[in-house]
Amino acid sequence: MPAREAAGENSVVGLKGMGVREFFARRRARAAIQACGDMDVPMVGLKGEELAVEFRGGAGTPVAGLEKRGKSVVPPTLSLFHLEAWARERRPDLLARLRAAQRAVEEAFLPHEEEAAWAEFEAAKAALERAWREWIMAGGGGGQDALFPQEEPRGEGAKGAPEADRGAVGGTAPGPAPAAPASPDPAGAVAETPRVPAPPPPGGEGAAPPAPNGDPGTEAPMVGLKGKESEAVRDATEKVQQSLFPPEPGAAPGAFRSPWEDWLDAAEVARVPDLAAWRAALEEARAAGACALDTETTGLDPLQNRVRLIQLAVPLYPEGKKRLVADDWVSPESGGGARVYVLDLFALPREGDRREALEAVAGLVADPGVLKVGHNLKFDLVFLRAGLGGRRIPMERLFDTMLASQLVTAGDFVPGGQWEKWCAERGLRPARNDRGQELKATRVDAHGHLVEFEHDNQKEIKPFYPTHSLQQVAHRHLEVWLPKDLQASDWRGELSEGQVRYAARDAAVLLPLYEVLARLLVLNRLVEVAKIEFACLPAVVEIELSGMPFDAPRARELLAAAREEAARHRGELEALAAGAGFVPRPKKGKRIVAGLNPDSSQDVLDCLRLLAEGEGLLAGDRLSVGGEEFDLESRDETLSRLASRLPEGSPLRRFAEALRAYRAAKKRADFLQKWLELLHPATNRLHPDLRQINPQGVGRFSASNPNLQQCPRGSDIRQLFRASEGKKLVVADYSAIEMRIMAQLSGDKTMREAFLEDVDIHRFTAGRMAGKAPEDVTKEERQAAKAFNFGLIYGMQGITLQLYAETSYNVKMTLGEAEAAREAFFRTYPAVAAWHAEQARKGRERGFADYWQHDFGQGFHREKRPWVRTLGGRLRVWPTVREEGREGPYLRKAGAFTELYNTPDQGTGADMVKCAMARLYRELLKRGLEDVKLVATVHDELVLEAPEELAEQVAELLGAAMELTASRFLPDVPVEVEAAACETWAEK
DNA sequence: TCCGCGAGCGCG
DNA sequence: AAAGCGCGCTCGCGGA
Repeated sequence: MPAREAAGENSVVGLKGMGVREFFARRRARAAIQACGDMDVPMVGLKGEELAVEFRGGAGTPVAGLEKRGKSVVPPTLSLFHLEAWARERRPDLLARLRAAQRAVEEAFLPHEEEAAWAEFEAAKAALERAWREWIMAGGGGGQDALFPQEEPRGEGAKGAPEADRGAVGGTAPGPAPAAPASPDPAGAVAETPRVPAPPPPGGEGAAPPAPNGDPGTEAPMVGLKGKESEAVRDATEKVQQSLFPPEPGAAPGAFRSPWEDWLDAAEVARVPDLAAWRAALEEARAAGACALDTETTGLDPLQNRVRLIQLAVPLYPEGKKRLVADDWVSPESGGGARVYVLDLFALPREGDRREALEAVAGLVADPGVLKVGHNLKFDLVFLRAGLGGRRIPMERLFDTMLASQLVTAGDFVPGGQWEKWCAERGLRPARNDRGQELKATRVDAHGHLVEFEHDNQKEIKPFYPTHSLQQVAHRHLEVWLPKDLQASDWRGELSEGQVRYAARDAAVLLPLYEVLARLLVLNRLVEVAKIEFACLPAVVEIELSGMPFDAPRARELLAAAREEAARHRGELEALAAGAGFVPRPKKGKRIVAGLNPDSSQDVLDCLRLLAEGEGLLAGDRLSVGGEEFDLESRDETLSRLASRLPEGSPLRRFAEALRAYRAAKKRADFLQKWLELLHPATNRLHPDLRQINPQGVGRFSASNPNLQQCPRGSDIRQLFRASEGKKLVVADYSAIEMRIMAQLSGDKTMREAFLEDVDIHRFTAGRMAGKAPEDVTKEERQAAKAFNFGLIYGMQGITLQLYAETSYNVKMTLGEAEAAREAFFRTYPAVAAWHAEQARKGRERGFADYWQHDFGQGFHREKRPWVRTLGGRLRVWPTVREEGREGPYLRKAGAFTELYNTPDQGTGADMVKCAMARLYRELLKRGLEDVKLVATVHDELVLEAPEELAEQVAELLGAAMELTASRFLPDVPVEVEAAACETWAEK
């Protein structure tokens, strides 16, 4: 029986005044918590100097591995060490199994994909834990031996609870042992055939609410201990601590210092004097099987700056081990370390040597026999490739700790509404900038270190996402602090000792980080998708380095025209406003301006109101035109509908139309201006930054500076992207890919057959819904169906559908018609409805699954979370929110339910494109097509630039790469790729 | 002057 | 019960 269902008040553990041993306290608490595999993971938090652990279930609840002490409970450790000690005499069989598994894991660890070894290790450990618990239950050893094996000093403090209390420990119900790496849906991994779980009948959705998570009466806020109770607990626990972890001599009391700081300080740093020594270092890395790479460059632009320093960290494993992180997964394994070779390219005597040194690095990067760990490897690889004259180089066995970190956080965030509380519980105080202003998304922890978040203020839920700079990731998992001031320092001139030290630390820290993140990938079943991400790095490097060809002179002409047009419409708007007697409201702290500013929504709304009033259309704070009501807002779709319902000469209509035209021209001008600003002086091309994984964890790329993914369609603007002299753009995209993916995800027979028969899916849908043959479908019906296809598969409702059909496809319908059409859609594709129901289940408590996290305080720990996966195995989880339901409070996912429908589909599309990019890169490399370059990726589209004479051949190659990749993800649905060789991007 | 917020809009 | 999703960029506005 889950402990939380037991009645009683909560048990609270406080370990106060741990000072320098704080992390040990956390570690012990975590070990105890993990021992309670049958409980819901309790909350552990740090409040100032106090460690507070709250267990749902109450003081009367027997909890394995916990001793009762007075009113509170002290968690003794149940570490692997203790388990092993216990098993030595009592269960040598299980111990042998564990040891064997451990060996297998250690040997298999470097090729990070060895999941099987991990599974066996977890299973062996679970078996041991189970046996231990049974033994405890049977009253074995009175509990004491199990907790403090012979090897440990058994001071008085370690004696633990009086005899009478020990029953609480022994009385634990065994419960199911913690399963071997439990994690969401193992079927999601690519290695296995993607399987969609059999969906429940559509009617099942929303039927019975999930069982409430525990008795609401037992819910208590996280508390630290105060007063007498805390004194008693502290004394007792101090003693336990002393006996288990005697203080190191010279440790400053009260000051916290992560053991990894010492580990980093102890890393050997070797300056590399010459090319021969560098080659020897690379050989050492090869022999180790894994290494970490980092570079410092003279600037941030690979096309204008150069690599200055290369740091190569080689692991020094402890005798007989293949790991640097200890079995508790937070502290360093004793006897382990790192050697960091620092090569200063500028110090090499000859220019030829620099080149040779880079070539040697390229050799390492190409070597599939050694794993290369880096943080944001894109940066280093772009410089490496540029440093080698832009030559395409093979890149194998990469492990990017930034991408790994982004993958394992998988869309997790803190909802804006819980932000302050969440921070307070963790002792995160607001940070201020140098002007004393409070920063919203940066906080300061107890040690004065900055914890940075990414805040998205555009979303309804105002999420705060974790960030993934090396500094943040190292702080999160190892609690080391890597100062940033040297990162931005000048790496061009004479280097200080501090700079070299800093550079070396950055590389060394990657080695333990890799181990922790690799395990997180394994536990969360993210290894396959991580392989996709790492494999597509070289293609990303290629895109950033190649850039898009851009016709700047023509762009300047268009910009002038767009500005002129915007000015014209602006004049018209100002005249209309003045004619209606519009006077702008004064803005605080701003100079008073006479006329209307069409960029100010305040001005625009005021003016709309005034004009409507003049025409007698104002009804309260809304507009009423021909019996139809409009919110007073100025979105384009509103203006469009408004204009279409007003008479030709109406000033309001003229204003709406002029505003729409002004905004369109302004937007074009903005794009053109931005692009011209960002045109690269060295290449005369546009080189956007690609972000491979975004905070929501869907998996699509995003681009910035500039974002060419939002380049306008259907105008002359795309024509500006014209292949350079003698070349062509080869453009290929997947057609209707999200519908095809939905057919695979849902397994809908009708939808699948439609694709098998290669019909026009929009026409087909329209025919099915109207009960007609596809050839009888009218143009309007097909247009409407197009709107349905893209909206309904993601959960769009009738009301939105009605609006969307009109504004996007110019199809007018009543709400009733829209709703009827929606129902007809799901009757046509019933499996899609069923799949929706299945996805929705995952947003409710009964559909939650284990999600593993890691930080220095708690080590590995898991929570039940709402989740979905793509067909590539990519995971997205959500935070939970407690919501009042009709039958009591229960947990559900934060944010919109429709995300559950969209993510597997959109994310699978991303998996496919990334795979195709990786595959294409290898193919181009293999064929030696050096003049063919990947230049853009836009969600379902890839763009290459190729010499004219090769264009047709390349189009075929590209199409094949994309199709082959897609068939791996969508075994049951055919995929169509349209590939063409064009002069400009506009021709597609 | 900087920061945060909100509206609005380009793409898939 | 209610519900398209995912991005980046620009501008105005108010507060410190």
